[in-house]
Amino acid sequence: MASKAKKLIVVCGPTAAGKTSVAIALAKAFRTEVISADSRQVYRELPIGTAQPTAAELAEVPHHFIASRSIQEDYSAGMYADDALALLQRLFAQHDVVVMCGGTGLYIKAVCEGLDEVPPADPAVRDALTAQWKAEGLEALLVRLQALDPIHYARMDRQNPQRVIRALEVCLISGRSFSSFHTQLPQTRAFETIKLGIDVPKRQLDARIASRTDSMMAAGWLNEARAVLPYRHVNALNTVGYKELFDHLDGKTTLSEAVGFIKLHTAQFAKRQLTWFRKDASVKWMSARDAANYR
RNA sequence: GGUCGGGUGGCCGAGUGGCUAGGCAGAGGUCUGCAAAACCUCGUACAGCGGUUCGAAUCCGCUCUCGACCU
Repeated sequence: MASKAKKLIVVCGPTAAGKTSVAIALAKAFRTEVISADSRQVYRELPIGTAQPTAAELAEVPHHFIASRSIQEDYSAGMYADDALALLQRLFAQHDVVVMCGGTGLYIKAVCEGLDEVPPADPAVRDALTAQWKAEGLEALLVRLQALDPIHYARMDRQNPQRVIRALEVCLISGRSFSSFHTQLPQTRAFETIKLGIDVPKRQLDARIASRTDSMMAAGWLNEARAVLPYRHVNALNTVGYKELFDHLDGKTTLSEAVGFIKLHTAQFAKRQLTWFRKDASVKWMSARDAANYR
């Protein structure tokens, strides 16, 4: 494939690896902008807890999809892909290079490789299915799914409620099987993608996570969590850190216990991110030391 | 010195003779609209040494060790 004139440089890797500063340095070098691919930094109510770029960092280079939504809105990979692709089209009209920065693997995949044209979630249908799941158990949903989409039923992870519900949801709102939407055809993009992963040794990453967590607490994270407590059941707050802080506000844990759990759960999250990015053969890895040279 | 009660996998913790609790941590992994989410796989440990028994983490003895109390 001939290389394309427009390039999207994706800076990815686990949380706390130092993606933000690398992305900013790259954007400055190419006199371009940064678009975030982070499913939680999009929420404006969560600047501290999601480690959004600071005001100073945001002032260095234009950023997109940072604090652009409210936790009260539903947001998803599909919506993000639509938003990002539309924005990219505009940005590439003015720049040859655009920098994407984020740790949400699915969001990056949705933009770079694309998702099939599957109907988006319908809250009413999803709520009904969720209710049935809770009332009758997963088995009841599996029976329905097996009837509506035996192909997907046979190959999917049948123990994962979220996946079962989504598959069934698509069948119900489209009148077609979920698997019939899966074309397997790669989507074409008008730009070339270059993925850079930042690799930090586990021990070092855990240490960075711990100290960053302490900084976030010092910056007023607990107050941020308290302010958002009334919305604790929205998906945006099913997020590492807030759950632990809510437990503390409920009196279930001491503050230091909560902070300890946050560090632990953040490290576990980082590991899952690594699992995702490691299997992506198109990622070119750079060490934290190399990354530091970008600053 | 004596009496009593404990010693179970990295941690917590069930289990009083046979049918490998469980949880947490850790490791690996899955992934087409909830993805900082959701889910999957992986651990035969019972302080030590003897003994009883077809069979012991479970019973007996001794040793070590922790704790409480007594002198």
